[in-house]
Amino acid sequence: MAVLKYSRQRESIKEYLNSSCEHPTADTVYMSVRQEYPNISLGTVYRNLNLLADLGEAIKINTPNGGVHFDGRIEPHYHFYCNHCGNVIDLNLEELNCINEAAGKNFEGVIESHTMMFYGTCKNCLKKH
Amino acid sequence: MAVLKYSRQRESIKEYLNSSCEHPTADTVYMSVRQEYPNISLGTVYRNLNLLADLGEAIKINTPNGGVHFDGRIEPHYHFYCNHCGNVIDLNLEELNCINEAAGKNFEGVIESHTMMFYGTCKNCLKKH
DNA sequence: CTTTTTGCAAATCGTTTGCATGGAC
DNA sequence: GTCCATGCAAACGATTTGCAAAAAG
Repeated sequence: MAVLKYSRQRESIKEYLNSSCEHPTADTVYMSVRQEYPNISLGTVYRNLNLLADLGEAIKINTPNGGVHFDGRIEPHYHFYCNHCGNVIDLNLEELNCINEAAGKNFEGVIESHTMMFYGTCKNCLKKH
Repeated sequence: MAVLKYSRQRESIKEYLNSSCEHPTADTVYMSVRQEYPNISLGTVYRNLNLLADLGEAIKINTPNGGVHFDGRIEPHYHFYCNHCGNVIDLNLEELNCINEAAGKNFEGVIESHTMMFYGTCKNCLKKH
């Protein structure tokens, strides 16, 4: 890969990702960063989000409806997906590495990591019933 | 939802999904069912796979590269995704429902289920190194 | 005869890419 | 001056949809 050069757009994307506790989609990031850089293009947002994910400075989260969310919090943690509103919420469960070992017992391959996604109804959607 | 009518195409898709131990993509299903019904269209395959998933007779699996795989095995189980070849493999780990409870402890919402995806190198890809 | 399903093709949606221009170094 | 990043618009691939014809009930 080529040598990385500074760009204000990338910096702004990074900053938004780190400051926000949401798990924005590319489009949400676009909307937000556009307030600071009105000319930024969606392509640039995608390029940078993917770059950050490749560098390990962000995480891609696939949701069951096919949408992709991004997370600036890179230390391993789990997510909750609300079946009603589609939001992604952090779950404060310490990583259960023992799960990798348990899963690998009868498995002829190498397990390096795992992700877990929980489903249900979030706090807000509970109220609306 | 309207009343369901029989269709040979849907039956064939179901049968393929249940007999195969792969986790095919819509396109793989299409390729296979086309041998029996050469005129079947990809749209019909998608319609039926989604219908089966809605009825709970199949499961949709999202992989990190954005691809969607289908699984005819509906009893809860976990999956392994090979980072090298992209195949999805079943993991014979009994479902850890205690995980749902553990995760729900400090969480103000309702957790109904969870999925887990393991990542690493599969048996076949291990050989090729 | 009515309702569902199909095949086909066009439409859609999120994402990626090619290219000329602008900015970093 | 060189190389990387951007904005824009076009291209892309997977999936969905509208519609008229075929099949099921």
